[in-house]
Amino acid sequence: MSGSDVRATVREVSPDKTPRTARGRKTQRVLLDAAAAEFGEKGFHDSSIVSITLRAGVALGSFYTYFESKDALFRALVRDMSERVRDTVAPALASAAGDTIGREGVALAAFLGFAREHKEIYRIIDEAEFVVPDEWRRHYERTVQRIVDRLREGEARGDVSGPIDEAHGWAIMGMNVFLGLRFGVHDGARPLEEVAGIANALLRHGLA
Amino acid sequence: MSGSDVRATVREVSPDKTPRTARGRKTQRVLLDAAAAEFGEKGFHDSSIVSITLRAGVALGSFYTYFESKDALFRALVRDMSERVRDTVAPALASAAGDTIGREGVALAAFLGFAREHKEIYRIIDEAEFVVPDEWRRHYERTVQRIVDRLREGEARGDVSGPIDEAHGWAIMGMNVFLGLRFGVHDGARPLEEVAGIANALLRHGLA
DNA sequence: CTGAAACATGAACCGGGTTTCAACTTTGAA
DNA sequence: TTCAAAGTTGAAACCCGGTTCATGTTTCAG
Repeated sequence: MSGSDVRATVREVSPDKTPRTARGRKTQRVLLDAAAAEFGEKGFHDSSIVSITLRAGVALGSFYTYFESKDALFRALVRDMSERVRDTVAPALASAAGDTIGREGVALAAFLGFAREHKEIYRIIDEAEFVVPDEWRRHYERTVQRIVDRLREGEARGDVSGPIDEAHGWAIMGMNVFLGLRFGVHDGARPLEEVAGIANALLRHGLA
Repeated sequence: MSGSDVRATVREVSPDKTPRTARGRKTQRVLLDAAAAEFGEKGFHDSSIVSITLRAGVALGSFYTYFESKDALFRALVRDMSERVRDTVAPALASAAGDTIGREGVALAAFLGFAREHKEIYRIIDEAEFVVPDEWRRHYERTVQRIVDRLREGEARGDVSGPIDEAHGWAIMGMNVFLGLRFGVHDGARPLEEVAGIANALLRHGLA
């Protein structure tokens, strides 16, 4: 992170795969995009490096210039996707008015839209549970943390009746994830505002 | 289902793998149990027929006397697990007092306990999303249906404020699934009643 | 312009796993 | 008791895909 000293030291241990040329960066990018498409379509197991390099229009051997292994590639992809989800929800949330719970509905709507538009990304993150569990956990723990932070903020503001627990975060995230799967990925037709509205009403008043 | 005529007809098309002897039924059972353990430990991809037959103490070739393929075995297993979950929650629900929402909390508690006790089963169903999607879907659609039915019953009784939508079912199931993953499978220490209580309060009154 | 480092290539290595098969043993109905 | 069907066996056919490597090409700093 700081200087060339560190990088050099690391390189001695195991050769760094970071591209050093414009050409290299381009090839790596092409491979990542091809991989996203391949994994999204076929899943981890049925995807192959051969097929990915074919899609990318790159020689098989070149893959190993930029990635340690198939697993390492998948890990990099999950990280990338996780950031993309976050970067889609965050701006929607930033420009949203309303109270804490209403804003949570905005976040859900943004997520549902994202799921509908990027079904492949959704699938990649799910499969990470088995392929790269630590990366999967990292993704969901951060998501939960963000939800809990927002709710606690609302609690301080008097919007939300506390005390807010970690379990609230997991419950709400689980809700969102399964709604995204059902009405974002599988269904694709039902108005997302409708779904988000139902979930938000549940979150606000409960069912009693 | 009715007679030997039908079975014979089917057999002509593709040989039936159903055991016809006591010995055969026993061998198939042993294979299924070994498979459950293996898939639970290693996941679908890292599990192998060789290893499963080794665990079962059965020759490799015998596997194909009872199962079409590795996929077919996994499918049979998912079906089995799905039924086990249902058969754990149902009796708890049957003997529970309280209003509709309170009973939903009982169902969640039962499910959390099940998840904590059978981590391997939990994993098998999750991975089915990618290995045997239709079986996975069947499992979750039935689970949602049961939730929705219960809520609609409560609605008719005046326990629950309607109208109840399919989305409610998916939201609640998502909640339950992720709470099971976090506090059943991953955590293992936190009192499950506490978690179920938090979720149930959320379900009853919301967060406003 | 030059040469060392970065990059590209794809055949071949390699281990692994699923599935088949022909020979053999056990079962159970007649 | 008998024998056809059911079940058992494990070696080997078969296939596949991740990874390596020696060789050739391109880049870019000096």
